[in-house]
Amino acid sequence: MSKPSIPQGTRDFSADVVRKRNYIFSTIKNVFELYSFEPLETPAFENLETLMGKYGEEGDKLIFKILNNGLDNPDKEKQVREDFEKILQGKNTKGITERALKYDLTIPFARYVAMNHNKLTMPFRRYQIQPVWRADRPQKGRYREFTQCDADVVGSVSLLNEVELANIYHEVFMELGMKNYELRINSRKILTALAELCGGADKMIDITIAIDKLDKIGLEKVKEELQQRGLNEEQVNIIENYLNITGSNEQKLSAIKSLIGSLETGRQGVEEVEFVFAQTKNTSLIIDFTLARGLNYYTGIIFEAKAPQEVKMGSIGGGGRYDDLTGLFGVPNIPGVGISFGVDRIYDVLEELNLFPGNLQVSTKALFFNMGDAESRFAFGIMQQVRSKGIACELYHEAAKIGKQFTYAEKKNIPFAVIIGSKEMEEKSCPVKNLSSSVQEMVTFERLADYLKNL
RNA sequence: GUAGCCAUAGCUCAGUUGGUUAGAGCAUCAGAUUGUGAUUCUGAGGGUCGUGGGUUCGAGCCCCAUUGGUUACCCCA
Repeated sequence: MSKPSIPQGTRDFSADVVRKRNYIFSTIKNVFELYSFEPLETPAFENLETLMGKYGEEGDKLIFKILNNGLDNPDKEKQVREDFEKILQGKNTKGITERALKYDLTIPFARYVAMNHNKLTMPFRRYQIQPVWRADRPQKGRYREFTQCDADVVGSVSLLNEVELANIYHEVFMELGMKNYELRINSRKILTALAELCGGADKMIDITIAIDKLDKIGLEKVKEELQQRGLNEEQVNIIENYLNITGSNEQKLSAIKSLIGSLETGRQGVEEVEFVFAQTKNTSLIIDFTLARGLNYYTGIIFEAKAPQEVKMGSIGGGGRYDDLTGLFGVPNIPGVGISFGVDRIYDVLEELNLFPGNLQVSTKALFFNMGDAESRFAFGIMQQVRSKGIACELYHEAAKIGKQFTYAEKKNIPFAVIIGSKEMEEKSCPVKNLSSSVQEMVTFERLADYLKNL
């Protein structure tokens, strides 16, 4: 038997990590609830066809597929072999795999809305906090199992939704103490207009993939990549002008108007960005026309939340508007907009910047020392009374040396020791010792619960 | 999918041009101290050097393969 292990890109979370993660979850959840979103949970796995083709070509490759059961059934051998041939040719077939782990929360949500749209009160605002899986090669800030926190509004075209979502980002990151986070915003329509301006609407994806890398590889390399992707010199020049738009948000807006304002799509896109920007002066929104985002279902405003620059984590959240996501599931004309928080990356950032509050690790308030058989039986009774008042405590499991019990309490971060031996049983009071200050006080059994509660 | 780096005690790591019985710190356990810990002192346990093969009189060290981890590319939270 080899050493036990867990699959690459997955993690066990020990108590202190779980507590820190829960702190992030509850911060996000509280803000979602405050903005009147309702919870939803969907299955860990979906029918493969629900997910395939929704995330672009690369995305499809990263979907974790689940092997069908019963493939070893001798009666089906011929069919299974034929189906496997299709797999070898890069095709999917229900004969081998028909279910897959979910890749994000947006598409399962769209599927849910498509199935239930006539029961839902529109606009429908839902939030969802669940793990997702990607068959990606793990590296810094990238896991194969990670948790997303999504909030989406469907059934409304109002840009007020975008404004609210931007505020949610701001509120969450402020509460987490991540003051220097960045929220970047753009509109897919502006990118579409740029492609039109270049005379190749079909080149939209090539253009966006290339310009999205601007801050990473620089202007020259972007131009090279554009040429490799088949754009001619004139087209590259147009894009260069576009990428050279810099300055304050206001300056960028006026520059983009003169460049693509003549096109209808461009004008719409600029208006959207301008509206959201005007309504979110309280947040630190950055207009960034190079922001593209990979998921190809976005049609309007797109968001990307980035970690403070000093941590080199990149994207810690993203989202945007999609006009017709449920159309993929046969229910057209339900527009929506949503955002996502990447908890695992946020965790890494908070850890690196030392932003977790210090009081997350205290759960058990007192350790009752075990001073012998009869003594511990008695102490157990006292402890139960204390517990019934809602105070978490623990009785040491055996009559060990007192020093050992102190060490145990210290390691488990238990702040107080309660010592009940034969003397205390007679006197009906016991010492309560503060382990960090070494200060100790005699407290009657009657007052014990209240005393601990007020510490 | 492509490429680089790494793998020695529970953890972090030393380990010389290939040379006898592979070390340290921390952690653990026991004792000094049987009702008051964190400092100190003493002692103990703990290793198939990731795995398999090869070169050599001799391999933790060199070579090949393999597995796992990690970082980067692609893509993404």
